[in-house]
Amino acid sequence: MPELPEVETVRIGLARLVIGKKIVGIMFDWPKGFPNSKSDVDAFIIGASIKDVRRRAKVLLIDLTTGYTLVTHLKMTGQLVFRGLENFGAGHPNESLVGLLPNKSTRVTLSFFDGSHLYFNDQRKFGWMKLLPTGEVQYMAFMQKVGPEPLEDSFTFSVFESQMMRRKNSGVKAVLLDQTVLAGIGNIYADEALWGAKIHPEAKVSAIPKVRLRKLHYEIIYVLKLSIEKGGSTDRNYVNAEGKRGSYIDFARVFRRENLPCPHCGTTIIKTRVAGRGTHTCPKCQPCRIN
DNA sequence: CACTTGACCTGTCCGC
DNA sequence: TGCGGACAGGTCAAGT
Repeated sequence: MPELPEVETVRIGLARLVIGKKIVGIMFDWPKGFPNSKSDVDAFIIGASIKDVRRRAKVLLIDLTTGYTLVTHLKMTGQLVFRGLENFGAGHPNESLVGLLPNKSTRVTLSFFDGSHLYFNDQRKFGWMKLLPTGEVQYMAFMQKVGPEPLEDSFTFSVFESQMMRRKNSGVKAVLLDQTVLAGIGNIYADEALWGAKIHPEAKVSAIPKVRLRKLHYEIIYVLKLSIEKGGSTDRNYVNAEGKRGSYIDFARVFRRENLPCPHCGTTIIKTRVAGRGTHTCPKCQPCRIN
C-alpha cells in the first residue's frame, strides 16, 4: 500500500486540508502504535495548530506550532483521512472507500476547533504515530540511515549508481526495496520500474550493464511521478486524505497483471516470489537473471 | 559482515 | 456455508 507516491498524495491532501487548524481533542488507545503519555499529549498536542505537513521516504511529518511533530508511518494498511463538516458521515458523494468514521480500524482521532476531524485508521496495526520534538526527528534511527529521495534534483544517475553498488552482490529487486539505498520504493514501483528497464528482478546489481542501470534510474523517477499524478495506487486499503482511491493501478504495466498480456510484447505476465515478495515480470522482456 | 527469513496484525480470498 | 491455509503494498530483529 503506501509507498512514496501514496504517502506524497496523502501529504498534499493534508497540507491543503489541515494546515492552520487548531487541535482541541484527541482520542487514542493504542500503546503499541501511539506510545506517548497522556500528559505529553495534553501539553504538546491539545491547543496546538498544524503548521506544516512534510514527508521523508514513506514517513509523514505533521508539524505543530508547539515545536512538536506527529511522526507517522502508514506501513501496509494505514490511512490518514480528514472529515470536514461537508463530508461528514457515510453516503457522501465521490464514494469515500472508508465509509462512516470512526470505524473499527480507527486508532487515533484528532478533533479540530471547527468541528472537523483527522482519523488514523490501520487495519493491521503495523503502522505507528509518535510525538517528538521537531528538532529530534532527524535523529531517529530510520532518518539517520534512510537513502536519498528519488524525486529530488540531487538524485542524479551517479548518486543512484553509487547507492546501488553498495549492495552490488544482491538481487536488484531486494536492493530497490532497501530503504537505506533509496527512499520510498516499495513492491509496486520496484516491479514497475524493473519492467520499464527490462531487467529481471533477480539480476545481481553488478551484472547489470550501465545502459540498463541508466534506464532503471529514469524509470524509477518516471513511475513515481506518474503515480503521484494519478493519486497513487489503490490495491486494497490505500486511500488519500479525503478517503478516495488512487488510479495508478489502471496504468500499471505488470503489477497485479499476472496472466494478462505484457503491454510491450503481449507475452503473458507471470507472478513469482522474489526477495520474499510477490513479483510480476514479463518473461520475454525480462528474460534472465543477467541481461 | 552481508544477506535472507520470520514476526508483527487483521482481513480476505481460494480450494476442499 | 464452513474451515484451513496462503497471501497482502513495510520494516525490524533474528537467523544463516
